[in-house]
Amino acid sequence: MSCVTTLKKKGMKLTTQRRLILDIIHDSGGHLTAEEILDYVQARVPGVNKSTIYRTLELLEDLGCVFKSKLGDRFIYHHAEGGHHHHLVCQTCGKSIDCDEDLFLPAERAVNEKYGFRAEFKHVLISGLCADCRDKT
Amino acid sequence: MSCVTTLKKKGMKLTTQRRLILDIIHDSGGHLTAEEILDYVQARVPGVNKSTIYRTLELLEDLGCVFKSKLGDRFIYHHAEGGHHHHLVCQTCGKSIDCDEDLFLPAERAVNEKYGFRAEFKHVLISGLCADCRDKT
DNA sequence: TTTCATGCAAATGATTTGCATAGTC
DNA sequence: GACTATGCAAATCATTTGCATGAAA
Repeated sequence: MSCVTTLKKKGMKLTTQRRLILDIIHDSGGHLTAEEILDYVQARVPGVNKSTIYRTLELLEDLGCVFKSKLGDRFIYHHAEGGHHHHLVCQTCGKSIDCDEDLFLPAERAVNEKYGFRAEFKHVLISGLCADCRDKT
Repeated sequence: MSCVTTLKKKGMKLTTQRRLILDIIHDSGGHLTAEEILDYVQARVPGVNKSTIYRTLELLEDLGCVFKSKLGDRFIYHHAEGGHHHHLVCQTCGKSIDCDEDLFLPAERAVNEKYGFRAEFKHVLISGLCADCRDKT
């Protein structure tokens, strides 16, 4: 079910701003900060306010349309299509590579067996060096 | 080499505040936020200022005496003795369990082979449910 | 026209910084 | 006594909130 449909089902309104934000998050394959989203939105519709961005992102997260994770000291957002996965984020060039959700299965099993700890690995951002930047050093 | 020795070697001064902060981080096996450290310090020496806590923590991090990681939307600190390891942090009770640094070896190998990505897993905080809290549900 | 969403401006809360004073070496 | 560290108060900076106005259904 599309985000738009979900919105309407809940009696929420499909405004220009919301449509824009949805578009931008879908179009950018990667992940964006709230401020980057604000910039993109304002490039198309000047006058849109920060609060709207934050409120809309929170809304979309609640609806399950968008995922929010932490990168450094701020939050980043990306669309929720294609199920769960993780991100490899290059420290040098900032590029982001998607990788599949099974990545942490061994780690999950290990902590469950050793400590009975039920770890949650959802949309983890993994910091490091991508192949290109690694070779350039 | 102890943190105190390192401090002195660099011509830095060993003040009451710095000694206190070091003690507290060493004594608490787990991890503390800057504010928690502030509370502990003020319990013993009233009048110590936030800025001092933050400045000292930054200093200790630079010296390699203390590690800083992110938990939720704030930073947490813990001592750097005993080498690298990760933390299992319970979402419910807040308890923290140390686990060894090899935990992510399979994940590291996987992303290296698939994408040539050199992942850095250092002092990762893993969120989830500890055995006690899991059973209480 | 009813209700929800937006813009604005001000609040928040963790962390940082400038500067005069106090403490360590 | 020289030089560093501290306390204080004010500044940052991302994010949040209250409220009157504007837009969608």
